[in-house]
Amino acid sequence: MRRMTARPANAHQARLLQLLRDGGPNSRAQLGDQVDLSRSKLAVEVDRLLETELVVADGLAASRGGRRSHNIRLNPGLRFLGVDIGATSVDVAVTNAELEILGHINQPMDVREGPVAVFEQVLSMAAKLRASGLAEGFDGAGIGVPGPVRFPEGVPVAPPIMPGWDGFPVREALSQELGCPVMVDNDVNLMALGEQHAGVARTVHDFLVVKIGTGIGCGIVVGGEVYRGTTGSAGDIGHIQAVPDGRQCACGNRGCLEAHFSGAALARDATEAAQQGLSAELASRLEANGGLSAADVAAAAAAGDATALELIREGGRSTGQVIAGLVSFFNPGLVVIGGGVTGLGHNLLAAIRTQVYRQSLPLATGNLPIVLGELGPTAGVIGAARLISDHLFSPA
Amino acid sequence: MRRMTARPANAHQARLLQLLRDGGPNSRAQLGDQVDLSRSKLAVEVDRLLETELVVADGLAASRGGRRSHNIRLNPGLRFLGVDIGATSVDVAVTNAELEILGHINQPMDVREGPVAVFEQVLSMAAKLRASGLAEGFDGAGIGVPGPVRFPEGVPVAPPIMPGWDGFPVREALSQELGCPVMVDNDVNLMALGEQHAGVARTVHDFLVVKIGTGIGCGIVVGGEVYRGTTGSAGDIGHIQAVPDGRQCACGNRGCLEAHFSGAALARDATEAAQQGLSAELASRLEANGGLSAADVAAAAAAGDATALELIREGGRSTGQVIAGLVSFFNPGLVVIGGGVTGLGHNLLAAIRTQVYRQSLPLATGNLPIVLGELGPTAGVIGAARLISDHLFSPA
DNA sequence: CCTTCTTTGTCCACTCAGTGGAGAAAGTTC
DNA sequence: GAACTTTCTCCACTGAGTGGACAAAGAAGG
Repeated sequence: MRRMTARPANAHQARLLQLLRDGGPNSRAQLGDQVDLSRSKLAVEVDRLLETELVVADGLAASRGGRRSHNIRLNPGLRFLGVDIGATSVDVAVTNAELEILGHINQPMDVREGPVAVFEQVLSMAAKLRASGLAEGFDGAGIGVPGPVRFPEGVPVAPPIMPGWDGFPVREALSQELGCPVMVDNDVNLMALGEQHAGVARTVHDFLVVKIGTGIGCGIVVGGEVYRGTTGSAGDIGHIQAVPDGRQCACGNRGCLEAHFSGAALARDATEAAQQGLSAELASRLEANGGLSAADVAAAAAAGDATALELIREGGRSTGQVIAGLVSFFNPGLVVIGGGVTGLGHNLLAAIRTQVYRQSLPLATGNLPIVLGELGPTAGVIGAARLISDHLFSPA
Repeated sequence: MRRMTARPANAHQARLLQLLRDGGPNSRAQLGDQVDLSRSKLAVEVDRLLETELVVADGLAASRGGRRSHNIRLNPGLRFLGVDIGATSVDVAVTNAELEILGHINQPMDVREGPVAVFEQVLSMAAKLRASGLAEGFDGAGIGVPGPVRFPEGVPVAPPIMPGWDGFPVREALSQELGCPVMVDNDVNLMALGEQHAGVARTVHDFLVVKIGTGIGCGIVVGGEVYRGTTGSAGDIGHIQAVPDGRQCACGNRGCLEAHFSGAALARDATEAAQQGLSAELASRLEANGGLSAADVAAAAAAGDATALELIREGGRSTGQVIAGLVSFFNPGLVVIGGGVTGLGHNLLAAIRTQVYRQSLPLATGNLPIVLGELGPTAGVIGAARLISDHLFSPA
């Protein structure tokens, strides 16, 4: 299939495309209800969109009584590629223009192997998805990387956990390889976009998404838009001090949140506890697998292991401590907890909630939900697709 | 003089008014350079503004070679009232439409006396300014109060240091008394607006203003707009934990920033030190005045008193500790320190800077100026005038 | 001093987005 | 089958905005 290159010619068309993306197929009349344009003008703009083949006619709409109306929908052949590069694995997914996931692959991988090796793998995963008949090509791609990004250029800047990526022209390189427009962002920001598009944050305008994976990061949404900060490092909360004079952190300081609680820190603490004979449960898992991960701790806690539970609670306390500060400062309408450690589930959530509700003032916490993300591992790729679709569905 | 009631009829007129406010008198041609409208259209809109008397013709403009052109300026009879209600004093000022301060009064006062008593005083101060011939009436007023505000309604919500104000319809009451439109906001937000309009933050889009007065608060500006949070309590950083298991705070927790450093805390610590005989300098001042304030500590430090210096340094460390967290999270392009304690000057600033630069990551601090506010006690009233002018100079 | 060039302001015909009413087509309801 | 609704199309009309022509009023240069 020939790839779409058209872009909406004006704000009306952009608005219509976004409505069709978020609300699915609609009749002209239904679109008119949402868009505050005269029927005549609407018809003109829809006709122009039909000419560009960005949207197509699609059978009859459900009758609301009266003359039957034809549905309009985004071209069902449009395909977006969502890529979520984590510290230790990659997610690649194909979506249609309505951002529904048509296919999704996850593979372990180490970002530290550098951009060239990683992109080779990403491209082969994309090729696999294409080969399985889900897409003949891509109309756009969104990429998430685990570090700060200079957003307009799509270039990672000084990423601590991914040396070798600093300044690598991710956007340009991938755009060339894939032959389609590409947008690059921090993985946490994409998770926020994902939860906003299809998850728990659909109705909230100002919220935070705290992602606890190998590291810890925070996505900030202000007025419905992702806030990235002056140099693209906004939300970098892993190195906020959670425990004064606490553990030595790789960044050179002591007591950073990330040093006390994250996938990596949790695994290390669990291993230590097992070796010290504090937990038979953890020790047996350590012996069985030759190592421990956050998932092992979750399983041990679920089995009632007191040490594992205490590790989770302690981590929740540290995290809650930091989040409490952010809540006082930012006064969000919602806090979403996500990332690899969501397997720790409600034990973690309860510890965080306790700490936040205790430490922040009632005006900020009064009506503040703190919840787990709804989308799990798909949040990132959905957010990536959303990122590129926002770009393509806006006036050129 | 008859008060102006007109509002710009469209976005073009609003834009023109804002240009004239921020750039002073301008010829039609100069306006045309900034506004991307055809000369014809511009002339039409300017003529309409002249009809409303919001702007007036004002002599000849400086020649740029060619036919001489007439200047356009905002009506010089327009007057805004800026009111900044602090915990222990009130500032009231009159400005013209270009937000230049024409008269400014400061009076001590205790907010805890409640809204009725305070407004009586504010109104009498406004009357005094009017009587001195600076204004015959006001075209709009901006009010800052030291606590969270539900912004759209202009009503304080659950303000900790001003009991009796909760839910008081400040905006409506003052609008009735003054007979002009009124907008209400948190005093720290107004300080941020002031520094943005006429101070150090003129060219920055994302920045923080930390006001250290009787309490501690933070103004947040995102993309040039003040961010107020979901319930209007954004920036309420006084109760973020700065010292674990630290001092008991009035809010019920321990170690809040405000309990360790603020005008009130500093005065208390200084008194304690004087009584314990740690500082002859402070002790003599205590005896002379019967009490100590932040200004006394500043003076003692300037005189070389080691105890006073250490108090300031210690406070700067606590504050810097919290600001470091905010910088990591928010990645601002500028941090402004202001409020009553700016008298502490560079000793304080140095302590804050040291702490922030040490604790936050290089990407966030790399090019981050941390500076004192430029406007001092006028920042609040200028911000107040700016608030109401933004409201009045936008399409109705 | 006069010519030439530039800047500024005014006028006017023209374009184009957008409106809203009339009417046709195609349903539902009773 | 009559009456009412909903949807879609057509079309004359409005009004914002453009850009070119022209006039007015200065500066620069010989």
